[in-house]
Amino acid sequence: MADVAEIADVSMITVSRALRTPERVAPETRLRVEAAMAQVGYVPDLVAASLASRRSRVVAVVVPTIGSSIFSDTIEGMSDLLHGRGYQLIIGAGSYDKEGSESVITTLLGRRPDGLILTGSRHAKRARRMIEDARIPVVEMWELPPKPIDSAVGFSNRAAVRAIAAGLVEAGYRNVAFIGPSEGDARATQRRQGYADAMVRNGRTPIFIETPRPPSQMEHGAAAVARAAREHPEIDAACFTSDVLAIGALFQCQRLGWKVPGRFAIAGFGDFEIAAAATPALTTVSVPRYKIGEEAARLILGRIDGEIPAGQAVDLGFEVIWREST
Amino acid sequence: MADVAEIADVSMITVSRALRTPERVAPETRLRVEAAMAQVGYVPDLVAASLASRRSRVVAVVVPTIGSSIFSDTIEGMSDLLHGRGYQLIIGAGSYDKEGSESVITTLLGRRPDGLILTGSRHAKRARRMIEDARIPVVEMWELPPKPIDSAVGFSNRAAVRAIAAGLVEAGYRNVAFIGPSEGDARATQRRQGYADAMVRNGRTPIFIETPRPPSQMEHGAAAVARAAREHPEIDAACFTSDVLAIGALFQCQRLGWKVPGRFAIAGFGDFEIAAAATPALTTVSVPRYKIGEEAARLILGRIDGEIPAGQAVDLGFEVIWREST
DNA sequence: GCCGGCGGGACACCGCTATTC
DNA sequence: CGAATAGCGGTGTCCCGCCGG
Repeated sequence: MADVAEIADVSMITVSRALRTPERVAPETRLRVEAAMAQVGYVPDLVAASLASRRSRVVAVVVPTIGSSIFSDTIEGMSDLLHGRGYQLIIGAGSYDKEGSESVITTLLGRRPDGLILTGSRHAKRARRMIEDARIPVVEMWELPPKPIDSAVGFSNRAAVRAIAAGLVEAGYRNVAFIGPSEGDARATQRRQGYADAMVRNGRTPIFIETPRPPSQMEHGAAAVARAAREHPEIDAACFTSDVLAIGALFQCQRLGWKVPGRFAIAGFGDFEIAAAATPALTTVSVPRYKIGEEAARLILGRIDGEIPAGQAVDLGFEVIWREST
Repeated sequence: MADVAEIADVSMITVSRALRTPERVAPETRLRVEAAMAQVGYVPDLVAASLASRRSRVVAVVVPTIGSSIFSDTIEGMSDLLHGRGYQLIIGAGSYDKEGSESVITTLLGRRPDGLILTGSRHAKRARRMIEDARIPVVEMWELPPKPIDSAVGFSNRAAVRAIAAGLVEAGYRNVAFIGPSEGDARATQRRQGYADAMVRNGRTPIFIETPRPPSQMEHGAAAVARAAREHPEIDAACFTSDVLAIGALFQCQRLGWKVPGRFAIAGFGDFEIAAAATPALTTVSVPRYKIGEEAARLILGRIDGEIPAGQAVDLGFEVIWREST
């Protein structure tokens, strides 16, 4: 920066301002500075800038896993919006169990992010204390927590599955099962409750078939159908916690020669690309994966800039999409 | 840190050492310091540490897109290894066209990463200059560039498709087409060349069916098959540049009532989860998505620590997996 | 009493920006 | 609009004091 200043024949402070508040520098001066920056190939040191200004222009996000497309879509939404506003993302992969595990949070907070986005609302006690001590805006996403730390964006996983399960009953299916993991993911648990709600309301007995803990794989879905065939031949429809499981189940039905629907109706969750593309196309719950990311980013920026008060909870809703598989 | 030092009755420098080089601090002192850190909930400021030490323990990575599972698997591989070694990842999403576009690189380098991982080897001229000026280790991945900037890890996209296309010819298919985007992705272009290689060697005329530019979607694959049915009814097999296209095509064949294989054999690329799960299971090229990330991380750390010399190029290879769809 | 090694301390400075003028 | 001063929160470097041999 000193080099740039000398070439442009101004002081370092002016170079700094040409970068951060260009409207406060005379146009002619600014041009000289910009030319000098281009000449020496100056790349401003954001680390030093962060330290001096106490603003890092970094947002930290914790997700259960980066690999699965659920969260990579959400991250893309955040990233698209954040980059446009000059922010960068640092990502921590918490395990599915102890959401936002402690060490992940510590390292993330060590980078002094201006805001923190968390998946879910079940945080370890010590983690929660560190988060509060950090005194930065927080957004919890993918659920609507009863008592949010700060802001939240998501939808009701429970209501979503309640709706699709109720729809299955109304459509005349007699024995509707629920297929998904029983632990390891708070949102999957909420979905299970939604299913139970619908069964109880209709005076049915819930039938649960468990799959291994997340991340769910197609073969888990296939295996679950195989088990259903042996142990619960009366089942004629099922709600899955994920399209991934549902698609695995669909292929398994093809292998068994089961008609979908007819012998076995399938309802997924997520509305991934494959749901619409499959034959038969998959009935599922469409959830705003990308939009959750965008909205989380919008919220966190608003909180950082003080334009949005704490305590906002945004319900982005869901939509049950009836297709051919039910 | 000053607080911690006072409580532990040592100087700040000792606190710093207890964190960074604990073996150089007397065990008893170290315990006092650690207790003090726990007591006040001290979270070290990595920004200040980076500035002072000129080591950020950050690795920057540029990928065409975060959303697609190709790269999110790779990122997961990098992330898993890097976090274990105390490094953090910052991700930039370059557009597919101008890989590693300039502004992305600038912001990333502004964070003063200790290393840089790039997808592909086609970089804009100005970007390349900035990368060289940064004087940090670089790893290019997902290809084996003829003239790498520093290190590289990947496999030959061209050889991979050459192999699967040749296999199709050997298997007796008379009119093997290539279906994929014609531009927008250097690796897709290399795959196209591999197909052309195989056709030329066998004295066949290449048949290309183009799909929209990446990221590829299932419906692009479905549309391509629909077009093939009209314009090239002689085609009895096709190589796709991606399993995503191939699966879309598979579903389209089911809709058309085409037997797969028989009327239309399908070969994908990537060996995604769905390839093995589909009915019929998909013949495809298995590529080490996760391992590329791991290896890129291993290389970059080795280069940072000076344990690995510049110029290493690691070929992770590929494997053609023959399943039921061909 | 001198030497080498180890634990711990002081000072300057990393590159940039808030503040005041 | 531009300049000077004073840090932001740590760590490299050099140094000292202490110990046993």
